[in-house]
Amino acid sequence: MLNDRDALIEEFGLYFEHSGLPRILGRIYGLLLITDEYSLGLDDLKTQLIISKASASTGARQLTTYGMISKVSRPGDRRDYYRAFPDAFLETARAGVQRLLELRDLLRRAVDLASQGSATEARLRETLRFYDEMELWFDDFVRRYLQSRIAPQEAGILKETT
Amino acid sequence: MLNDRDALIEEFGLYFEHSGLPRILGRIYGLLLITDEYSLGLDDLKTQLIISKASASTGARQLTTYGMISKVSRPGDRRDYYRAFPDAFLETARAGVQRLLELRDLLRRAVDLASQGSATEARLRETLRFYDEMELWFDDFVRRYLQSRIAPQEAGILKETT
DNA sequence: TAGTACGTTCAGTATTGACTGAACGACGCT
DNA sequence: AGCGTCGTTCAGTCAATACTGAACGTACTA
Repeated sequence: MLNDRDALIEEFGLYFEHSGLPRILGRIYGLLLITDEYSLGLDDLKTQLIISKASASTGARQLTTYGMISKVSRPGDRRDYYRAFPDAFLETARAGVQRLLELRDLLRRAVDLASQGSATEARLRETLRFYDEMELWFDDFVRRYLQSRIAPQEAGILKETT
Repeated sequence: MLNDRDALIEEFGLYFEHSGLPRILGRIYGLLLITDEYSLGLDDLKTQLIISKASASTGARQLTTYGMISKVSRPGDRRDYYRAFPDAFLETARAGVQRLLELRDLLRRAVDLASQGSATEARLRETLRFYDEMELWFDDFVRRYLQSRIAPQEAGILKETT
């Protein structure tokens, strides 16, 4: 049987897989997230996750390009270390919204194709409005969240005055 | 070369694929979205998208469970028809947020595993707060959006008074 | 200049899963 | 009851890709 730690790492893997990403990326991300170490090297990933060094290398690089982890270095050590990016969740949410907005571009083209004045056109336009509003609200949310993190004690005030 | 309509449908397929879903689901959804017909039957999907009837059947059902399209019926006709669900975009966004909240559950377990008072624990707790705030924000957004759609003329007033 | 310790790349494999064709079951009509 | 028209199911195939092992390039050290 797996201990709680390893079981949780596996579930991160499954979660990623369910999101259409390689399972191994979820395991790497999960490990980096829950480790007490400040950062881990490729060999740490290799041994703790029982994966090949090649997978550790490519996986870490991939997660880095996704903005979910970041490469860090240590003085007097030429090895690469990786660390769960503190704002990874924010980046993840941002990426999710961004993908929805790509869908909006497709909808724009759909509107152009729709017959003028048709019910379809009206429906698509309403959908476009939804995305536009969502974009505004999300930007607003991120802005407020970052403010509340920088100055938590003023968060309540900001919420009421803006 | 493909005409604009078919090209757009293919791009819906690619978009879905990029989101980790079967390409064929994107094509079905795209077609239902841009068609001028009120709804389309399985045979319409089959012939217009050049796919098997089995794929049309399973694909339509899958999209239905995702809440992106809905099955409709016509009087005097025992065939099934499908229609792009008007609130599909809302459902899509909701599903996306929901998946992020599943991730929050994993984070909760990670917090339990983290050493008390460690930097890791503090970081994870901050991440949890982000998700909590996002949940509130999204609920609020959906509520306001639905209000503005029901009574568009009052939207501006509502935004200022609430 | 060897030798060592890295990370990366790439061909090969093994697995997953999307999609199909064919058989099946359900339903309504005559 | 018999027949035609539906939608669904399921085994099988095919393509995509995650993952690995081994070879490679690079940089530091003695």
